[in-house]
Amino acid sequence: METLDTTRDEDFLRLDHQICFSLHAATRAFNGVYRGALKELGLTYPQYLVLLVLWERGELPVKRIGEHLRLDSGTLSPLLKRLEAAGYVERRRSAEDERSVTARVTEDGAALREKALGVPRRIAAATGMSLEEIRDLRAQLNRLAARLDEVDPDDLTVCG
Amino acid sequence: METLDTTRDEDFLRLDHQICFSLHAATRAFNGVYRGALKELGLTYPQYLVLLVLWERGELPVKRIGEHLRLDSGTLSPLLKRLEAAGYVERRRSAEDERSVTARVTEDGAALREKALGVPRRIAAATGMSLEEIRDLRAQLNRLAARLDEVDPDDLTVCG
DNA sequence: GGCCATTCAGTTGTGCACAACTGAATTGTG
DNA sequence: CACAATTCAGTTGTGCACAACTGAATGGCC
Repeated sequence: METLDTTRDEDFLRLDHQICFSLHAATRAFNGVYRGALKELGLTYPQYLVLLVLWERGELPVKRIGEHLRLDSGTLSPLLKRLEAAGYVERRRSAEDERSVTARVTEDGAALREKALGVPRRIAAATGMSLEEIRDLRAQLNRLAARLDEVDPDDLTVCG
Repeated sequence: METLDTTRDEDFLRLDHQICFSLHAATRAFNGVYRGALKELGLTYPQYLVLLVLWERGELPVKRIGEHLRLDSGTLSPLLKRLEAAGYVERRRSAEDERSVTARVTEDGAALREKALGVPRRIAAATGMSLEEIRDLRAQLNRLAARLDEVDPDDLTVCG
């Protein structure tokens, strides 16, 4: 039987054996589909994700948004600035903790939610998958991401 | 029963219902793990993918590399230049078709393959998945990406 | 042969991801 | 209280992804 231990290094190197590549390709394919669906809203896909969080949770510090989306301030700061420039988001320094900046949607941002309501259904339809299949795949991916996030970097170097 | 048709738009908008986000997060988690594993080789993950293709297929036009990796010249041209600057790849204009530029690994690039042999196994181990699970997930993702790549952009707009 | 559409690689501009860093605010500890 | 460590948003620099474009080479068609 073919197992992790009996498979040769050579076989592992084949492109079509790389799950990371399938993941990468599927993500980019999704990105393309979202690009089309979000075009009329004037949003990029990461901007849409940030709005999903703010629509769902209300006003949040940048830090919390980053925890929900697994993104840091280096990505979120300019992204939020662009959302602010577009008039969908307001930012202000927290009164309780002056280090913290919170973001919340403006009226325009809230109105955008109505226009976004139809997006996920069209995306889901585009996948050609049932809700159950989607849920299963999502659960698999979440488990995978959780495990990968826990990996000790030292386990990856040649010398161990 | 909950189906695509009976689920409300509101429910679709929940972040934790978005498969694209799980995909996005898993991809970025993978990227982080690869970053650690490829650090000692001085490669980024996309550069590693390009080398996988060249190791496996030999000399290829930019166009063909892009077909294997679903990338266009806008991404590949600068990436190949960096690989060339690092001494791992040579580029030259094709004699048969002067529009085409082919890339192939140098001796250093071929030598790098030996150092890369252990990478996929360590990555696979980091996923905590069996080869069978990996194969299944990969197949699911490939089907998903193929369907998404076929989507007609007009099916995604509000007016249909 | 002459002309036009197509096919290439490459460039430019925008945006995301992330490491490394800065500087201000806060917290913990003696 | 004082001061060191931590936490936070933001900046900078590098690299990838991709749309839109340029310009050269090619191929089809009359």
